[in-house]
Amino acid sequence: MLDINKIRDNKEEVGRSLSKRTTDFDLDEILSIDDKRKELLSKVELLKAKRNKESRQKPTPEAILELKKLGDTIKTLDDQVRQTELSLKEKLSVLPNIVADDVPEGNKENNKVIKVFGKKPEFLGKNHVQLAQDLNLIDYERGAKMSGSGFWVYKDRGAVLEWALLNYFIDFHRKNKYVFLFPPYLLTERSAFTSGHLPKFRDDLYWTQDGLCLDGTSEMMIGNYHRDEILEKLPLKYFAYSACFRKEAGSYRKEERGMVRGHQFNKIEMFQFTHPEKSWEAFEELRKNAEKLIEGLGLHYQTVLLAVQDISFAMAKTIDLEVWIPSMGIYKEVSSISNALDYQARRGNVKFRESGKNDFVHTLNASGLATSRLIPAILEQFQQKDGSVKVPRALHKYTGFKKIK
RNA sequence: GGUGGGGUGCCAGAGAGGCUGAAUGGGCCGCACUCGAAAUGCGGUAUGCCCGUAAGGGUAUCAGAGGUUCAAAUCCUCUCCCCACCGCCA
Repeated sequence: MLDINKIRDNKEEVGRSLSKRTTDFDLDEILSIDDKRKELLSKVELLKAKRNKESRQKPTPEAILELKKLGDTIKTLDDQVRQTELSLKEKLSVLPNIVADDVPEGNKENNKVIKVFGKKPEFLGKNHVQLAQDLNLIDYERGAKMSGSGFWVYKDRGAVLEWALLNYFIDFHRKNKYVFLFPPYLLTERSAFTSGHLPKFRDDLYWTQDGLCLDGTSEMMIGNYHRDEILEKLPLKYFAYSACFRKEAGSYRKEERGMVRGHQFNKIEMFQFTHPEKSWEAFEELRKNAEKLIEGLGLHYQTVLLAVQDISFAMAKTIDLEVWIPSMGIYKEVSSISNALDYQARRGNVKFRESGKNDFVHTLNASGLATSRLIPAILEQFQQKDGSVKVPRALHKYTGFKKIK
C-alpha cells in the first residue's frame, strides 16, 4: 500500500514511477476521494464534539430530543465516511509499489544480466528427468498417481540430496545470525493480503474449505510475523523453511517437465525488517548471501536485474539469480531478492519507534534458496561421462556420499 | 466438537451506563536529594486520523465487527484469540 500523503505531496513523481508498470491508475481520482473523506470527517467530528460535550452530564429532556436528531445526522455522515474510506482503500490497495530508479523499463526482454558465475559445462546429453529416474532419485509417476500431475516423490538418495540442500542453507543462515522460523503452511486471508498476494494471486493459491490458503512462499508468513507490532530493535533478520504450494494454472509447459515447475516445492526464504534508511544495504546483503549459496555449490548461474514489468506488484526492485539448466538451454530462477520498501509494512502495520515517533519499517525478502531447480541443475551440470553425478562438496557432510551412480 | 472462565495502556490489575484515555502498583524517562549509587520525593510517560505554520484543539481507539442509548470499556449480537475441563483422533 502506498502512502496517501506521499501521493499527495509527490503526485508527479509517483505517477511517473507507477506508469512504468501500468497505465491503469488514476491518482487524481484517489486524491479527490481523499479530499471528500477529509471533508466529511471534519464535518462529522464537529457534530460529535457537540454531542460529547452535551452528553457529559445528563441533559434536559428537551436537549435529549435535539441530540437524538443530531445522532441521526451523525449516523448518516459516519456511513458516508466509512464508504469513502472503503473506496479509498480499495483504490489504494490495487496500486502497485513504486519502483526504484535503477530498474530498467519495459518487460522481461529488458532484464539486465549483471553478473555471471562460472561457465556453461559441456552438456553430456541426459536431462535431469532421465538422470533422476536412472539413478532412482525421483519418482514422477507415483507422485502423479498420488497427487496428480505436477507432483513428484523424492526417493532414497534423491530425498537425502534434497534434505542436504536444505541443511546446507540452514547452517549458512544460522552462521549469519538469521533467526530460524518454521511457520505453519496454512494462513488466513488477512495474511495473504498483507504480503501483497491478495487480491492479485487469489487463483494461484490453494484454498481450504474454511478459508485458509496454503502458502505460496514462506515470505507470506514472515511478513505477517510482526503484523500490528512496533518493533524495538532493527534490523530483524529471519529465515524460514516451508513447503510452497502453487497452482501454476496454465503455466505448465512441455519443456518444464520434471522438477522445474511443480505445485509443491521446498524453499528457504530470508527476510529482513529494516530501518527505512538501511533497506538498500540489506538488499545487497541478501543478494550476496543468496549468491554465496549457489557459488558454494559450484553451479553456473547469472544474476539478473529485473525490468519493471517483470517485478511483482509489491516490490520496488528485484534481482533474480538464475541457474543454468543445460538440457533446456536456459537459466531458471532459484532465488528472487526483493525490496518492498514500506509497501508491505503499511499493509501489515509494522512500525518501529525512533525519537518518540513511529514510522513504518521496510521489508525485504530473498530466497535462500528454492531447491526444486537446484536439483535439476546439479544433476545436469555435474553429470559425468559414466552416467553418475558428482555431489557438490558443500553437501558431502550432509549427504554422506560424494557421488551418485 | 462440547462446556465453563477470560481478552483493559510497556506490564500487573481496578472499573460493571454519564465528570473514564481510563484508579492503583510496577516499569521507563526527567528533576530534586547524593561525591556517586541505592532509597525517597516530585513531575512526565499510548496511537491513528482531522483542523492548525505552530502552540494547541477535535475525534476515534479498553480483542475485532455490528447494534441499543441523548451518552458505552461498561448493555445486546456475531467473530477471533487465550486458559481449563470433557469428548474425538490419523
